[in-house]
Amino acid sequence: MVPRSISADAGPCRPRVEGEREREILDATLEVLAEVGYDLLTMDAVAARAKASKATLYRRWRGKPELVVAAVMCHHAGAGAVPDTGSLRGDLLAAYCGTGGLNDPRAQSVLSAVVTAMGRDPEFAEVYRRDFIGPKIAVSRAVYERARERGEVHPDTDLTILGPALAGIVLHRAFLLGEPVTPELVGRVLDEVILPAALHGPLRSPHDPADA
Amino acid sequence: MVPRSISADAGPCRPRVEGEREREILDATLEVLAEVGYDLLTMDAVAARAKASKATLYRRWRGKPELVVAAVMCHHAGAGAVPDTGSLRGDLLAAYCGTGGLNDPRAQSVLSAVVTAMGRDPEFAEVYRRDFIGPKIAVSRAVYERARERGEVHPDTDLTILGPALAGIVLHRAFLLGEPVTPELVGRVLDEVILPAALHGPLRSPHDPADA
Amino acid sequence: MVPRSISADAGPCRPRVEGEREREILDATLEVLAEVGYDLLTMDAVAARAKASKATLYRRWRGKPELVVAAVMCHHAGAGAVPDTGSLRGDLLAAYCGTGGLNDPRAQSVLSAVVTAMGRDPEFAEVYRRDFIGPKIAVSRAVYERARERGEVHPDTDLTILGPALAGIVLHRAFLLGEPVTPELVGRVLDEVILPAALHGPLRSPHDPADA
Amino acid sequence: MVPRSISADAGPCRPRVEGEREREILDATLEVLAEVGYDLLTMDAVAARAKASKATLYRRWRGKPELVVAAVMCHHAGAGAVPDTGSLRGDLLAAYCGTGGLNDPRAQSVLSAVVTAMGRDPEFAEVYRRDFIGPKIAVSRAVYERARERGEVHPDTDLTILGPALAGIVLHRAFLLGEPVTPELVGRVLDEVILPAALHGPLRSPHDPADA
DNA sequence: CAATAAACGAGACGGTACGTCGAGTCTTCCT
DNA sequence: AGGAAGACTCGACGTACCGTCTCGTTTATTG
Repeated sequence: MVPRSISADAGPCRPRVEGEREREILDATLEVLAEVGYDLLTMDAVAARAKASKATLYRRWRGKPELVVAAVMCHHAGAGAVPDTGSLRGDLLAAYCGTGGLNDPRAQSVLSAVVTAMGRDPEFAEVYRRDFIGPKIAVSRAVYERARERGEVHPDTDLTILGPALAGIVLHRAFLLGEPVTPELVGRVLDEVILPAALHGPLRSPHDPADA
Repeated sequence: MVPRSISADAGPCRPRVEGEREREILDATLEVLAEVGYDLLTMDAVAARAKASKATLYRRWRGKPELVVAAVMCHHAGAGAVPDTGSLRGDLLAAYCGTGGLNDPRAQSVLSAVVTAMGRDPEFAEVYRRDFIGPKIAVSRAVYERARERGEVHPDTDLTILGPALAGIVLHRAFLLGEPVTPELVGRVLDEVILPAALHGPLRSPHDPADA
Repeated sequence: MVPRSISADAGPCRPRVEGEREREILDATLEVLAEVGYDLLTMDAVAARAKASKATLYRRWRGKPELVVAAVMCHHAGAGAVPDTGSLRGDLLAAYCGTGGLNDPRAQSVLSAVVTAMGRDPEFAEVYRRDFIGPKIAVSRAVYERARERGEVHPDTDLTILGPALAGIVLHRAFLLGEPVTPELVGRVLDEVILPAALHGPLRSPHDPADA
Repeated sequence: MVPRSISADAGPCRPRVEGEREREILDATLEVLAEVGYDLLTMDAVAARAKASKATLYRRWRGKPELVVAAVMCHHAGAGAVPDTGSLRGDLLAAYCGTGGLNDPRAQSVLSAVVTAMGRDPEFAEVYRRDFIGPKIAVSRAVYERARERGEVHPDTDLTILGPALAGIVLHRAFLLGEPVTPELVGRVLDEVILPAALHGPLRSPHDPADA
């Protein structure tokens, strides 16, 4: 008898497909996360949902924050494609309102998890910044660089500052001001802040004491 | 005449000055918060530090997030003064790097508390937005309005968008990118994003379907 | 001197008849006791029922056990009348099945209170034995003495042993064996144990150095 | 190779021997009980003493009374041996003054626990009567039956009444009258009450309409 | 192809914080 | 002046969750 695998028998036992099982657990994590939110998510609940044992969870992940973030990162994997709509405005709108955008109802839970976990565990923070935020930043950077080549971004603009600005403004409005993230909102932020700043470039001699 | 005991010493037992005890508890909360951070702060520890009973804590606050945020709000009360340094750049730098700024080591803990609690409890979120964020926004708004009168902000600029932008960018860098909030960083954000956007105003006909 | 007293005006406010208020509180105690039992009786509940403050309760009684027992003793006051039905059997039946008998539904709660309190507080135990059990024993003793004069009790019988025996047997059946205390049961105990022992007297000098 | 366990090391961690750990907890319970008494015994103290968590205690027992009584029952298990000294007097003396007798200093605490718990929880009362009191009664019954065969107990005697009588009398003296349970006292109760009643049998047809 | 070692599901466990509740003390307010 | 009202400290309660552990089974690897 086949131990199991693809075949749709849904057999009672199917251990060790190495990455397959892991994916199932992460999916279960996302389900629970979506249902009750980060704070009320328990390892027991995830274990039960995934028909896994808690030992298995702790064997693979350090704890709840790591599990949750791994689930989210897994879910957002492949979201790193650069849109390229032909304009900076279109690219950024696409990047912030597409799949895995901030209007996902789970995003609130997930960002809470991330902020909390990062504050608690610097090592985790480093990993998360490297593996999740880093790629996002890189995508954003590529979009801006491309726009600069088209002349939409001023040559003097410091992209290490402007690049993450849109994310910061939008996340702030979403989480602290409580506004839903709609394409309209993102568009207004682009028109009012990001695009003017990109187009006109920084103020002359910024933060430099020696200027005229 | 003193209503209580002998000497007016405010001795070992001083119940019910109504707001006095509450302030002591909130101070104790801040002490514990500063020592161990939000996640490791326990209600028992606060009660012990304040020489209060847990019942008293729960009589006044709904739980740990509310207590912590109340403590922080109490501590930051009166931070609503408008700086007025004569320029928008100076005002904003003063507002974001002065007392209660983001470089406070407790800020990370507190923001975790706030984001978590807001995600969990919409009622709390509303109260927090009204009583804590609202005044901050108002102060910021006043600074921008004043700058607009001086000609530093374009007449067409939508301050509901630009106003909270600086906070968003800075908080994002602090909490997600892990950068310390220094006056230099705030200055660069001002020069690269906020001030250019304010000076030049929004792109023509933003978010308006009817344009050329 | 009494500040006031007797007059039956039942005026709106009549504090301090000294023993009057106390009686009201004890009545309230009995009401609560009957409703929820000893363990679930709280001082707050008694205070609320009696429209008294907890401070008043603690001013007069040491704590919950004392209050409850005082209430019971107050309620049973005057139950010390000797029945005198003409026979030992009738006297004892009357004594154990009359008012304040063991078939009172509150008796279980009260005895729990008493046993618990006596085990915890030797001082209370002494007071209770002196003021409540003592009189009961005295009444019982009088009944047996009277019966001895009628020839129903053997001259050699030690009433310090036989006197409390009936109470012990009946209470044991009620509380540990869980049987209801009916006149039939008491009658059977009398016929099977108490009366034969009383009639025939003790075994001849067992292990007793001095015997006839 | 053995993964662990079996080897007689009795190592630091030995969960799940099913009844072994339970016994340890019950022993710890008895220790605490003996030290501070029933009322001052706390679940936390037992947990600490047994190096168990409170959750474990509550997983196995419903609450404090059940735990305490289980501990006592466990401790007295096997005390059901019938003495057989050759005489009813000797048997009963042995039964009431031997191991687990009433002169155990813990007995007071334990009986308080039992009476309280029985009054509070009828289900517990039933279990306790069945599993603890029942066997005691059975032993007592056997002693009396054996004595009846030797002619020490009158054929008409109702052992359902006489059987539990000694326990009732002795417990009453111990708990309500506050006397220590000494062999002398038990002997006097036997000579004054139990043995005469057993020897002479019940009064002829008491309160029974149909008799000669 | 059996034997072995690893990984698994299940879930009990020790530990800790939670939020509630009652006891007993205290002060203030009211009459 | 003295009692009602009720807030307060203290501490036990019973629950929930975390992260670790052991148990017995199942799976993949090896001799």
